[in-house]
Amino acid sequence: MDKKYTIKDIAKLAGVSKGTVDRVLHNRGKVSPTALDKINEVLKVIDYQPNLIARNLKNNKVYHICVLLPDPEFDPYWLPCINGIDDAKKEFKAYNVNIETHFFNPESKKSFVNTNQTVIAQAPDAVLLAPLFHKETLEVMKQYEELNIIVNTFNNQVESDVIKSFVGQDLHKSGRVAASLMSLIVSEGQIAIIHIDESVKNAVHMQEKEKGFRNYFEEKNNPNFTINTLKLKFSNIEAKLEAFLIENTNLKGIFITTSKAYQIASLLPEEKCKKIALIGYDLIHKNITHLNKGSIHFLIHQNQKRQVYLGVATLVEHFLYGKEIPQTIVLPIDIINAENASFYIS
Amino acid sequence: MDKKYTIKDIAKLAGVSKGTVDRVLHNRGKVSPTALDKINEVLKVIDYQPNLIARNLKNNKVYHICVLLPDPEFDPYWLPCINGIDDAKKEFKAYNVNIETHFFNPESKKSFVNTNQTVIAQAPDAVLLAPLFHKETLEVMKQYEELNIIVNTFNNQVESDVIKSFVGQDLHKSGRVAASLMSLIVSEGQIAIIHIDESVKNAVHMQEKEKGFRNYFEEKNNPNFTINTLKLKFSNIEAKLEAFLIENTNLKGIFITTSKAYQIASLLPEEKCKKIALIGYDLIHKNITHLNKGSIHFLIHQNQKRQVYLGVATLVEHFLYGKEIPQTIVLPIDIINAENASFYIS
DNA sequence: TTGTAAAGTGTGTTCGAGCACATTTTGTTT
DNA sequence: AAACAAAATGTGCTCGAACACACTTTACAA
Repeated sequence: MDKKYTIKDIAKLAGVSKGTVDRVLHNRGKVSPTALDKINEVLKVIDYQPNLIARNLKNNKVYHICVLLPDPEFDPYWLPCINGIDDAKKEFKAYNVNIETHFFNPESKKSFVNTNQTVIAQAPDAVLLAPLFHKETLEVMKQYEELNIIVNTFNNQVESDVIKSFVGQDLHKSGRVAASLMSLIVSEGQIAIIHIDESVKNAVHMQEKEKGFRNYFEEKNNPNFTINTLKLKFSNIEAKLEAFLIENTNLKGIFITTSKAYQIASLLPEEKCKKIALIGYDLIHKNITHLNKGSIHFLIHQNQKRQVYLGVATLVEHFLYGKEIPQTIVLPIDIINAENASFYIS
Repeated sequence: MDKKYTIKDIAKLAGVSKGTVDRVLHNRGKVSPTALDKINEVLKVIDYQPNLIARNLKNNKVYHICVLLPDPEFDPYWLPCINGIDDAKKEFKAYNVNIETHFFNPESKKSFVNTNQTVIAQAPDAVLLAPLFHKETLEVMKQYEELNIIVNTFNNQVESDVIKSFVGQDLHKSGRVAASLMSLIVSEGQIAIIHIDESVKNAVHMQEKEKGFRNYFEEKNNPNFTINTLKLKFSNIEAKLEAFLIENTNLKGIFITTSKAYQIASLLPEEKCKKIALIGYDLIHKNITHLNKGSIHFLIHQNQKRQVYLGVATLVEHFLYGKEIPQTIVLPIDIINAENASFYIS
């Protein structure tokens, strides 16, 4: 009933040889109309699924995939990606796939370009890339295109015909999700959006989140709220935050657009900590600690690990099974609090 | 560098034939200590990964897997499961796997047993089962064991040595998650836990959720709250709910332990709807509508689709690649509100 | 009608693991 | 030293798809 048909079966049913069936299936070589009809007749009746196992056995090329991402030493945000890559490596290690990780310095465009050059020199079959720098990304794309190297991206979107796929989140929506949670905890007063980041590379990210956040409150059109934006850099966090708190005594909530919510949480004076709602990003250890203490209310999970895993898995499945590469994979915006956090940490 | 070694390579390196290598790898037949040493020496140096593709080509048995679950006609809760099965079918259709779905009536123990009998008569290689009825499940387990049919379960846990795996959620924790969200929206007053279900089959489910919910508030030990439990059945929902609302004017929040939150939402009078926080389960269409209208605040996603998908995928990968079947897979408790719901609906 | 190129078709090998079976080596007994 | 069983080892086939190559048939010009 659910028997798997082979090329041999088709050949027998059509009264031809497997070679002819093969030519029909792959539109190669010459086949007489008579044979073509007979084979098509058979193919119409049965549901032929080529045995991928056998196909792959033959095509035993080793596929070479490079993953390019910022060195987690510079920013722990990228740490979960390593796990995602490891997961993919583990899952596919028995197949002819070779996955290689390359780090670049997220503060340096030059490092980004150089790492890409190293990878290009290796001439892999595909690349999964965190395209942090827009202009530089477009430049290296030209080279990837010339060498017919498939390029997938994750984390942030860059428009280019060369890029086959993007895996990531809708940042605008993620700002809205943060806002919806904030409006649940805080009913009136002042809300601050804080951008903390050492470099400018995340500027677009942070802006999109801010836009989404503000958009939500604009829609609500509640006059009881005022929203301010504060930009902090490593060197001035403490002083600037203190000044801000003194100036804004009616502060009820803070939305931190990066994974640095823990820094704010640990700088807030004890008595304010309980009163001010904090919402941030990413399940890094320090954030989880504050989440459990109650000094951070919600975290939004950006699931970098899964982003990279899916980016790699998509490529492997494309090579191994000829699956199509989806143009975009949008990951859900997971809402995390102290109660469900444990399920997402890995 | 990352070259894939084959048995032939090992044989050559050890100076023996592939037959001998094969015997060492599988501890079968007789091998001289000399040969064993030589081969082990080689195996120590290289990282041999048998080519799963080739292995499977030989073992081209068609594996037969049956999925048993309640008919979604009786309860739309089970509808997403169909998608999960379809996903698995799609993913594995090119392999020698035959996945068959069998429905039973969730209100009838007899139907449950009968469906199991039908499946047993087919003698599949494995079964994925929603073990709604405890006693009956244990009974059919005996038969599955005798026939060496692998049994995986999902949705609810039943303790049995025969059952190899369970995929589901931690219901106690899920109650706690609901409570944590409730305590965020409601700061004092009365909270109701409502169980709505036509049958008793979900009793354990609902109880676990209630326990978790109460447990959270007990820990908080906040005297401003009172929590009541209300059990409703299809026939008496409207009248009983109305009476309850009249009796309890200070009602601030309702936790519905089943997917029927929409029923409560649509029965609440307009003026109360805005004031009373509703938290329920499952992303079924009617719940989503209320979520978007604002009459339901949060839904907890039980991800039935993924439960079934993982249950099936685990089995297929076990048969095809010899992967171990994990004893339990606990899915995360996804918090859903109007802003992030769209990402989870499929 | 034969020659010959083109068109059409079939055969046989490959991939790596697994396993049956054939063959060789070893060890023991007479 | 021969005989022979037991132990050890090697050979060769299988799985299904892919493809090279050899072979057969057709078509048409000489």
